[in-house]
Amino acid sequence: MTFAKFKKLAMISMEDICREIFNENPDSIRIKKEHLVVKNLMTIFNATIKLSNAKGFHAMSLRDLGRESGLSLGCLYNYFASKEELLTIIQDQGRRIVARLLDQSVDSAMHPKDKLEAVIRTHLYLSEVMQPWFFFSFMETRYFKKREYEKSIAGELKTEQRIIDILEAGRAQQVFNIDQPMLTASVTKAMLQDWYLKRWKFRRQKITVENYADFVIQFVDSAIM
Amino acid sequence: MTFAKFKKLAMISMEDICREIFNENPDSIRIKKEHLVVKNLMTIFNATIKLSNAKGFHAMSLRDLGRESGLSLGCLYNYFASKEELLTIIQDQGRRIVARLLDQSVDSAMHPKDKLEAVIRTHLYLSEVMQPWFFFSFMETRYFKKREYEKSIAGELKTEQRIIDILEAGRAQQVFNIDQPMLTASVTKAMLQDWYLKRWKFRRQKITVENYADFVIQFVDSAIM
DNA sequence: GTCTATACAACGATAGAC
DNA sequence: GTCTATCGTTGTATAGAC
Repeated sequence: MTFAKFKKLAMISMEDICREIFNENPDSIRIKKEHLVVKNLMTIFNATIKLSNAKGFHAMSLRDLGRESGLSLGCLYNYFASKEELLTIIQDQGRRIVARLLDQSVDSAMHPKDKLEAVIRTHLYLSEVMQPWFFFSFMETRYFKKREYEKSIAGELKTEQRIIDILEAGRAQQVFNIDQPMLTASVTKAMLQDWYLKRWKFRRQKITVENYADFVIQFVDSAIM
Repeated sequence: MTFAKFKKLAMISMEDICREIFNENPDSIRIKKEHLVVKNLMTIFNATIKLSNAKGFHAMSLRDLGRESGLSLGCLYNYFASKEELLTIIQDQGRRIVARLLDQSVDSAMHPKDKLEAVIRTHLYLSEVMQPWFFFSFMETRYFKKREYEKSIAGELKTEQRIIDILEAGRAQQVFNIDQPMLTASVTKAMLQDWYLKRWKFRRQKITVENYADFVIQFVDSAIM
């Protein structure tokens, strides 16, 4: 799939999931009109991630958030019960869309080499479309309270396990030549992470997400074939 | 070099650099007895990094730091002029020791393949000995004010340039087969970073720093030879 | 050198007017 | 539904006792 096509798919998923959140949290969200909630929630999420990525979630005050989102401090509290909970729903939304799109992509390929390419390419495209969320998630996870922390780590390990499974299947079919599938998956994931962690570097060097995807796929292939 | 031997070397450098900091900052450090300053500075640095890595530098209050280091809030201000400055001297100390030990190691190898192995192994050993500092530096850099931010980025690019130079020299001597030295260096660095960013994962899998170094060296070699 | 006490600003959260 | 006003708490930093 090209990146352009992927982008449209992801955007639709985001609004959908915002609507799901509204329906699942009738206790915290005190506003009743759906169109208003979806619109303001999207604004609040984007503003939160923007400010958090600039100064950190903890350092972002709700007064800052009010200014950035155009809502008053008091009004914000109609959309979430506490600053802590705001974080939880942002994390839930992001994890849900990542899992959904990654599953779709990997399942559509059959052979290990294609599956490996699919997981690498899709993860990179995902982290390009949702770079602010990926960055936010990576940087803030360590501050999460136990429950939220564990969900975040579990999501990460699940992604890694997906790669391990593909590598082991490929080894069993004698497509890949690998001694240590876990470490191989680990360094592959490190390369994927670098795309959203060091975006300034790749921008500066004018590397597109498609360039980078091609390179990583070729690099991993030459190491394990 | 084995990790055990490397560790001793690094420890000596740390105290040395603490002494250098004392001599270079007579304005901020109001205490005059060297042995006291070196002792308390080391305590303050370690406590700062420990607390910051747990809750973030910004969220760490100086009351917390006083409790952790065993000094009163007022007393801390005899060792640095502001919280901001505390961060600066910690960064300076870390960067200095990294640059010193990395230079030593890379310069002692002659052939590109040995140099590549040296930079990978030394960086991993360094980030094992100084894991808290590396983690701190990676996580906090984005909050630094302009001057400090630029120094941090420059240090990072310098490390990456070291790898690029080795790869290009190896390509010129037809030892390595590489299309894109910059991207190759970039993903190599991503693998090095993962060692100090995801330590919990490697601990859980009982991977030692020597295991990981051997693996990364072999993985990169198979991709570029 | 190290302590306690305190000044002043900014935080998350809530109540009640509009 | 959104606003302003305000509560109690906690932050950095300093002054002056010991």
